[in-house]
Parts: sequence; C-alpha cells; structure tokens
Amino acid sequence: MAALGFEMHDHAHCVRSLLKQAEAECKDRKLRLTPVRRRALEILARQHRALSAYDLLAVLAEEGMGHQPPVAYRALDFLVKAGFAHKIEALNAYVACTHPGRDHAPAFLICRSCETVAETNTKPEAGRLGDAARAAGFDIEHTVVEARGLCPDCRAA
Amino acid sequence: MAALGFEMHDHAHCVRSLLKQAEAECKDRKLRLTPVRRRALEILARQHRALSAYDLLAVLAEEGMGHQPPVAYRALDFLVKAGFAHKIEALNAYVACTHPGRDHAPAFLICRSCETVAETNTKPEAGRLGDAARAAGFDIEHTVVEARGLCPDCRAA
DNA sequence: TTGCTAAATGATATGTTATAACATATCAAT
DNA sequence: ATTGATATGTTATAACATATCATTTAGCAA
Repeated sequence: MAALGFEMHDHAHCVRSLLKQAEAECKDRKLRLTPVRRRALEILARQHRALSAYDLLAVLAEEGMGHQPPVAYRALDFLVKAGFAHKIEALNAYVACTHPGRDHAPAFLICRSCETVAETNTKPEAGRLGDAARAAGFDIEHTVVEARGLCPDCRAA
Repeated sequence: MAALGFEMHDHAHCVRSLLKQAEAECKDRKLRLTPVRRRALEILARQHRALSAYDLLAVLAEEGMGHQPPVAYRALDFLVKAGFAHKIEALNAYVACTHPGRDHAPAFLICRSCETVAETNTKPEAGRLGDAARAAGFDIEHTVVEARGLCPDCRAA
C-alpha cells in the first residue's frame, strides 16, 4: 500500500469519488451526511493538507454555514467517527481520509515544508509497538502514527 | 525492549536515577539544568503519567517557582529538546523520558483508564511506515507513535 | 575584578484549540 | 399531532501555547 498525496492525480475526480463513497456509506450505515457535514468533508478533501478546525470554520462561515466553533467541531467529530476524516495529532488539524472503506489503522507522512499529508496504513499488531504491547499485556484500541519530514518534491527543491 | 511503567518498581530510586542521568548528561553537553528545569523534570518523573503544562505549572507555582505559563513551557521545551521528556501529542501533555541516553524514537502505550504512560521504542526505518516512506521518497525526521488502550491492571479490573 | 555577552527568567498580553451548556429546529416513527 | 432522537444555533469559557520586552544571572575574557 503506497502513500497517497505526493503524486499528481486528477484531483477533482479524487474529491468526487471521496464524496460519493461517503454518501454511499452513510446510506448503508444510516448516518446522516447533512449539508454542513458534506461541505466540511468536501473542504477537507479539496486539499491533501490538514486544516485546523478554525480554518475549516472560516470557509464554512464564508458560505453562511455557521460561524461558531462548535459547528466545525461537530462536523469534524462526525467525520472522524464515521471514518471519513482523521485528526493529525501532531498538528491539531484534520484531513480527509484517502483510504475510504472499512476499518483501518492509518499512518501519516507529513511534509514540514509544503505541509502535504499523505495517508498510508499500519498493522498495529505487527512491529515493535505490537511486540511491546504483547509483552506488557497491553490491549491496543487505537494508534497514532505520524511521521514528519520532507516530501520528495521539497527535498528536490 | 520491554515497556516500562506498568510494573511495580522502586519508584524513588527510579526518580533519583533519572535525575542523576540528567545531571550527568547536562554536564557532558554543557546544558544548564537550572532549578526550575530540574524541579520540572522531578515533577514529571514522579509519576508514570503525562502532565499538561498547566498541571506542571500548578505544582511549580505551589513551590514558588513561577506562576505564568511561559515558565512551564520553557522548562518543558528545554527538557524535550534535551531528550529528558517527551510530548504525548494525543494528550497535549508531557512525560519524563524513561529511556535515557541519546537519540531514540520513542513510542508510547497509554492506558485510557488509569492514564499510565509506558515508553518503549521503535525503529522508524523498519515496518510499514518505513516502507511507505521509502516508496514515496519521503525523508522521515521525526515520528509520533502512540497507542491508546487498556493496561494489564485495568483489563483485570 | 570588571565589564561584556548570551542565556535564562519575570511579566504582560495575546493567540489558538476545544468544549460546556442550553435553546431551537428538524427528522422519523408512530 | 405527539413524541423521541438527532442536529444546529448561540453564548460563554476552558484548556493549551506563544510573542514580546524588560530584567537578571552565569560564564567568561580582558
């Protein structure tokens, strides 16, 4: 599974398909992709970068969809719980999920220069963390795996 | 390398040895372990839990070592840069490093019930994250690896 | 020992991220 | 139509973090 986000691609298509997937999944799971939530996802999806809740709020506000922090946080909360977005803990910011569908343990490559965020995934059970957890008798419920560094383009420049 | 923090141990000794190591290393590296910094490290080290900057500040303040946020943040900044403490991104909080010595890529097991934090370490180059980074041509400079879940004691209870 | 410099501290203010609390609106199933 | 559940609007505040500038202290060279 390669990382997404550092390569050129048909971005409009990428956004559309993300939205479509979300719609389909909401229908399936009887979740309500309301206008604010839909728009929030679209805003996140438009860029392979993390937006702070307040960045998102500013855009929503421009479009008359709510001016108060809870508007953004509720939408983000929904998207994250539904698996359509992830929080980047190291940035206190949020990205659209680019590996839609089923359960996954995401991991992120975050460029410190252009701030592009690429999502890939991990197997929490495997590797050193899994070993340590097993050795300690610790039951892992959720993992945060984030790498900061330089993406190929920024290294070149 | 096993995780530390979920087992009984001579904690007073654990703190003393941490402080000793920090002192020695500061001498070596010509860093200044000033009273506030030393006390901050001691406060963190006393518990295998993460403290917020404001938690730390409250304790420092009780002891007359400064009442304003920058006091805590400066001390934490020093300790983190020196490698004597780590920030837990998922908690916006800080723990004393229990794997003293230079350069390491720490990983944490965080109990959601008792909030104990155990430190272990990873090899960023290895595993799925390393694979994804290599595949993408991404140069990793720093990693955040944190697992939330239940520690053995809390599972038993 | 004095005076210089860099580092550390003190102090005020402000910026940023996140949630509590309560009122209102909308939906969806009787 | 009434009810119960979910979503939104709105105000206020909690929690986390940094900028800035004045002052003090430590380390060191003349």
